[in-house]
Amino acid sequence: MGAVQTIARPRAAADDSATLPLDTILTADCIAAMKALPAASVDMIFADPPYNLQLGGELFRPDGTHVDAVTDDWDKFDSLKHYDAFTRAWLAEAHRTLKPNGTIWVIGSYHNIFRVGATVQDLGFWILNDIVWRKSNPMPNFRGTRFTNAHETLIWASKGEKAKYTFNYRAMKTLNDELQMRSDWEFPICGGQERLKKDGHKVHPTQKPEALLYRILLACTKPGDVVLDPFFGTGTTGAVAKRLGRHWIGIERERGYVAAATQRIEAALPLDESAVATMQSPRQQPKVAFGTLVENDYLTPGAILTDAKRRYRVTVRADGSLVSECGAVGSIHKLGAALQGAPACNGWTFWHYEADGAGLRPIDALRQTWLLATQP
Amino acid sequence: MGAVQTIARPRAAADDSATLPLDTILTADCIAAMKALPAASVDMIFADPPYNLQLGGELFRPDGTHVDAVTDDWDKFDSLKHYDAFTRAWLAEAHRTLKPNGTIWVIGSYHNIFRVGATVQDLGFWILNDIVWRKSNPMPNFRGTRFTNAHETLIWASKGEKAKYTFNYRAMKTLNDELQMRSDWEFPICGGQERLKKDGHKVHPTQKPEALLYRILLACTKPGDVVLDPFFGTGTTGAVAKRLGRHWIGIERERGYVAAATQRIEAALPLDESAVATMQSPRQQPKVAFGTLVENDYLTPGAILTDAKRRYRVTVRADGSLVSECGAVGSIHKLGAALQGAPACNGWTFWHYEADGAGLRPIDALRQTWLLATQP
DNA sequence: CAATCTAATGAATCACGTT
DNA sequence: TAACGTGATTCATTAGATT
Repeated sequence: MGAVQTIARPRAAADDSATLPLDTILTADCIAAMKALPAASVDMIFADPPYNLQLGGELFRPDGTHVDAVTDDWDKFDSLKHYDAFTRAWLAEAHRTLKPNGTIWVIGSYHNIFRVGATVQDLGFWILNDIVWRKSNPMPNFRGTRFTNAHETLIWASKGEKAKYTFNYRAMKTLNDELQMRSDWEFPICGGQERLKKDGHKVHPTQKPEALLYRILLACTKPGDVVLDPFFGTGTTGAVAKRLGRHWIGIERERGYVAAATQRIEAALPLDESAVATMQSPRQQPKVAFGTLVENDYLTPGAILTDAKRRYRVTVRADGSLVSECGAVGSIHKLGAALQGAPACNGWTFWHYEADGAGLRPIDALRQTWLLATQP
Repeated sequence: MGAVQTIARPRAAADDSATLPLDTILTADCIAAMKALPAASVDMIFADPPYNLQLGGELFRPDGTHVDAVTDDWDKFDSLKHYDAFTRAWLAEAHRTLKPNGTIWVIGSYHNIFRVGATVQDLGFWILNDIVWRKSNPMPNFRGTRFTNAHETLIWASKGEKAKYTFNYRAMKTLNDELQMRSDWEFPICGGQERLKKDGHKVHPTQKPEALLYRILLACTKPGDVVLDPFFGTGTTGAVAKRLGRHWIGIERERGYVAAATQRIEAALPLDESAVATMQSPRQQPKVAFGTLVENDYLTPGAILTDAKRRYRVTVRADGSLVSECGAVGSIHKLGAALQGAPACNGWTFWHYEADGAGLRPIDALRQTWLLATQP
């Protein structure tokens, strides 16, 4: 195994160029279309297959509005067994069409990614990383029944253990303020102007953000490489590939998606440098929840907090809530406000703890200590 | 399916208490020891199984025993096959020993988590979330060949699709500064004083941070619940369970780890009961009928209620039903839903009354006053 | 015109007890 | 067991309307 960056590999070989349908969309079933492609002919594959969500009944937000779920036929499978067979079939073709030193990316959620990942390994692919796409603005869990499903998972794999795959290490490090790019990436979900719409409705229920593809193509392909996307949808992969000077091949069955993708890619301009800056710099804001300090034993449940003048006295509980002597409970902010009869309160500066021999210190001091210990 | 917090479930039943080795470490092979436990006897399982293969060519037989130095005889498909058999064997026992409404947590990396996740599904577990542990201080990729592997993945699953699992939604929300807890969690890796060492060397190569177990146990168990850890290692699960007032059972084969865990857990201090308490969901409060408030003159029949924006106006009747100006009649919930044309409505927060000099207040405030006055 | 309010929406396996 | 009544439940962002 190893990352090769220095060796200039040949572009698509002459015989391939003749047969490869470069920079076009094949309107066809993905497995059939892949079978028609020559073996060992593409440099990278990006695949966003159906997730097999298995959703139940209708879902409403607390304000009574209806949640527009993914109910399309292409996401329905009779059973896990059928889904596995489908997964194995298209991944086998992916393995065949990939060049020896090519890599594959597959995105999914907990509904399908474990089955996809196991099949990837079964077929002899060598997993290089799993990448977590952290959504900065995920849909909440409206019923309060689980943790907010705030991420999706990507698998990056080479064709085999010894393959000399492309990884543009320096580009990734530069992009990440001279720190190694990590396996957790934060992007917003696709919305606003970028989201394709027709008659006011989204064209595709699961359009991926261009920023995600941008980072993937920049990291794992070279200019002129051929990128295959067997689940092309509205063509995010094609649009980004064109912008970055990579060739692309899309496979998509639904004509509506093909039409939208065609128009979109025609409008895409190669190397839009201005967009690069906004899409590349991973932003992260250190935000600390009071509960984090409790979890990490900066404050032990049962600890006593008071305000600076010791008028109010409360006890810290296991979940980071506070309980007053009169039995009122709430977060550091809410209980501080309630006890004072104020509309709001900054709990970080209001509440204090007794530091050993140093008198009262605001709990904000603990937050600063935490940030110093955990931020690079 | 759904999160149940209101039903006080029995602790380990009498017959289980007799046979369950509560708060002890079983020095044994995990599959054999689990087979000896009664069916449907534990509330939660936390498992940190071996990560398999690839790293150093480790191999496991289906019974979990280690295969030494045979790398030439085993290709990676054999290795995967045997790891799958081992995974299936211990997960099947986990399924058997779990109570009908219990849940399981499994942690892993990209080397094994896809195989584990697929087997979890194959055995009938119902995945509730996958959780990403983002390491604030991961080990860098020294050779610059991949993305920094900066996270591990946890799977949280119930015993089946319809199970009524425990999820302490309010406690998690409080812990996260009044925002829903997401599926991506950030913790430092285990180090410093927390990391167990002997003769200057770490006792266990993959000791998990207590903060991770703290959040898991707080989220998905109740005080007094029984937590089983079949890969106990140096006993992080036991130490945190003891602190939080949960029972624990550990299974560990290596005597060195057992000794370290025993000493560690003995030193752990349980929090007192009030500190273990967490924020409770309204689901756990006793139900109050709106009519009760009318009967007790918190609201007089004939009183006027409106929504917050005063778009709808209704009159309270003697039996606690409401009547609108257009003559529609119904409960606080039904009429609120009907007037808005919504599928459902929480009348307690939708309807407001005019409080003396204090403007509109939701009728839920009256319910809270009633609860305070009548609950011990 | 700037500031502010309102409405819409996103790959979601999203309730429970009683009759 | 299916139907029904009660009532618990949301965050970040964008776009458009209003002040």
